[in-house]
Amino acid sequence: MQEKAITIYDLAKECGVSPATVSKALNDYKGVSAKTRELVNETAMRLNFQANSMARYLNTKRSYSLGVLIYLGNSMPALKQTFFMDILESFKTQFEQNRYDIIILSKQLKGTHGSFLNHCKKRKTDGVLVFGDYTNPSITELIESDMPTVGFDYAGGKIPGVFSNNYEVTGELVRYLLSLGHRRIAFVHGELNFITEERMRAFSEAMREAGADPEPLMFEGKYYNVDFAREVTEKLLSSRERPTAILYPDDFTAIAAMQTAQKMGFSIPEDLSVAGFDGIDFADLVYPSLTTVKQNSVEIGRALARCLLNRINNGPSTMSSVVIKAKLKIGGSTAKPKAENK
Amino acid sequence: MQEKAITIYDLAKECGVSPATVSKALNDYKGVSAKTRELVNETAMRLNFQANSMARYLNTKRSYSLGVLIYLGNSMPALKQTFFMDILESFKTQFEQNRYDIIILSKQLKGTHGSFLNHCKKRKTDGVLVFGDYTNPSITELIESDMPTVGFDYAGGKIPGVFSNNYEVTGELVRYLLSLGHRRIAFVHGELNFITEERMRAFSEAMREAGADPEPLMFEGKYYNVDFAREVTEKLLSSRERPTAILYPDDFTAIAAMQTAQKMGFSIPEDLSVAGFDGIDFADLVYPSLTTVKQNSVEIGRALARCLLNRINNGPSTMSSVVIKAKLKIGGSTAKPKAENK
DNA sequence: ATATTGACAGAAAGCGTTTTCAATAAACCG
DNA sequence: CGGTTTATTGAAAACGCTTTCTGTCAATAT
Repeated sequence: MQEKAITIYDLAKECGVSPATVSKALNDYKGVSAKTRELVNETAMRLNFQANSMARYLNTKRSYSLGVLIYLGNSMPALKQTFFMDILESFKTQFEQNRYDIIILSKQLKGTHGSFLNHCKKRKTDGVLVFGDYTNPSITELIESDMPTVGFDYAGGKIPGVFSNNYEVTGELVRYLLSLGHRRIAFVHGELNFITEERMRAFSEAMREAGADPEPLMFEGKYYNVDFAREVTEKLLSSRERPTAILYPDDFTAIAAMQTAQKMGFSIPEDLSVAGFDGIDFADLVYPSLTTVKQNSVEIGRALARCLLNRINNGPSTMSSVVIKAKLKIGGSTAKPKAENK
Repeated sequence: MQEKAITIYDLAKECGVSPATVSKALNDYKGVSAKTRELVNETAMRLNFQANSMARYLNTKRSYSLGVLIYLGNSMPALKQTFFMDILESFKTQFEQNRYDIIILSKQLKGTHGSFLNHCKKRKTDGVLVFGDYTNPSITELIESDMPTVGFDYAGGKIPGVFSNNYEVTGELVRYLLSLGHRRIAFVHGELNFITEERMRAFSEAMREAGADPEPLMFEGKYYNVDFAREVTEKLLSSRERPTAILYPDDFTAIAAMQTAQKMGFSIPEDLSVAGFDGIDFADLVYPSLTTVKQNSVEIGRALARCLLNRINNGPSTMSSVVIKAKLKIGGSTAKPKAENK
């Protein structure tokens, strides 16, 4: 069906040397004369030779492929996570030079469909990048295995993790809102984990410092869960002592919440200030543009790539976390609260 | 570094049979007794054996991996194309059962970084799914090769293509706007290709049928190019005879254009109706929600998967196009034009 | 009882590389 | 010039699987 690919043997015959020599020439090994090296490379170019990466793996034990694993539960389509995709884009770019390729590992986890770790083993990935729910058993298994792995927003210490300085920048966001005059600020946060807790702590402390009581204004939400965000928003805005500003766990939910509020007749930012986290492209496209904590997806992707490459090449010794600075990005969705609301 | 993986030889020893028998047992071949088959499978399970897909490829010439290629020019990050990701998600799900995996092939095409086809050859993909610019030489090369390939929005006849019934549904959209009372409807369309032309034709005909002159109201835009969309929008809204409704080539640009209009002081849909194409999730999250042509990404992904699988298994004989029905989805961004604008 | 079939098992070759090791030729040294 | 090092090459094994082909043995037919 497929044209027969040309092999190292074809090259050898064409050049009048042995396959061994061809291999050495192509891989820039020592022990092959400049003349033959050039001949081989030139012939390889001429015949458009593409080394069989599978056969190569068998010897080298390096597949030059990486798995990426996005898992937020079976109901959350992996590839729709635009923020993760932004990071992945940067991650991928880093690895392009090193001839690594990326395999999408994410899948529905129903039945005994095989664990993520087994999937990696089968595909012989050199390493894995994980986004998602670190409490999931299949992800835990992976993290605890000897498969080189890095995680975004992971801080469990078993693998290198990269995350933003959530504590600082969340504080910055809250203080900014306070400085505008907001006092009743609600925080709809995501599922509890290290990142969420950092943000909650920052929120609490900033509010307390300003003399406001944060406790009644924290609400458990779910990352990227639009329905949930809408529900909470409706409830909050219907309550008698409604907040003048609401933070959401991510831009996705924040944008949905804006719509909900607007549908209810509130205008943004006059009647309600809204802010999100992440800083996806869409935050800039909606009206009013969303105030958000812009995480530096490019740097995060780079850091993840660096950590993983290091882990692959140098073994598990260097197991650090990297913190990337996020930036408060003020859009049109936040403003001084109206006098009557104060 | 990595724990040594267990092989078919380990299984053979453990079971007291030959490697050949193990292979046969695991692959459900004839010629192995029920007893040994069971023993082997049970032992494989117990030792958590994962067959080396690389070694397997060497014999079978089936890598069970597919490439996905998203290329819209070097300035457009591949993984940010949310609509494509929606389709890819569905495509991927289809192939999950068949133990196929997906490799991200998209990359920057600078210098002699190797063509897409060579990349496929190196990775031994069984097939490729293409999104993007079919005029690109590297994509053309791929399409004309013997690599099994399918394309979304491709209609060149060299590979199977899947696309929506753009002509019909665009007509529907335009007629809907006409029925609301709009007469000055502008169409900012994407780069010229089969799909764009279908839409333009539908627009022209619907407008002409209604007695409107479509010619001066067609504007060349670029798919997914937000800056461009903003620029055109500003120009259109500043003109004396400004349109009461504008269509954009996709939801991304439509949403950005809404913001631009709103920033200029127009309210939507009162002063301007806006519509997009694709039907991404975000179209539903903005305010007002976007009227759009919702392409059925799930069905599109399925059709692409079916075509590709067919092409892989049965060779290039069956080279058809599949048309998937899109649906007009009316949101809050379109309404009757204000009387003064009529 | 013998001949014939069929089911099962294993030996061995092959897939396309890399890598080790031995062999050869060339260069160097005293 | 003999002996020793050095550069270059290729033969062959190895990687982990599949697949063909041969052999064995029991079951069936004659």
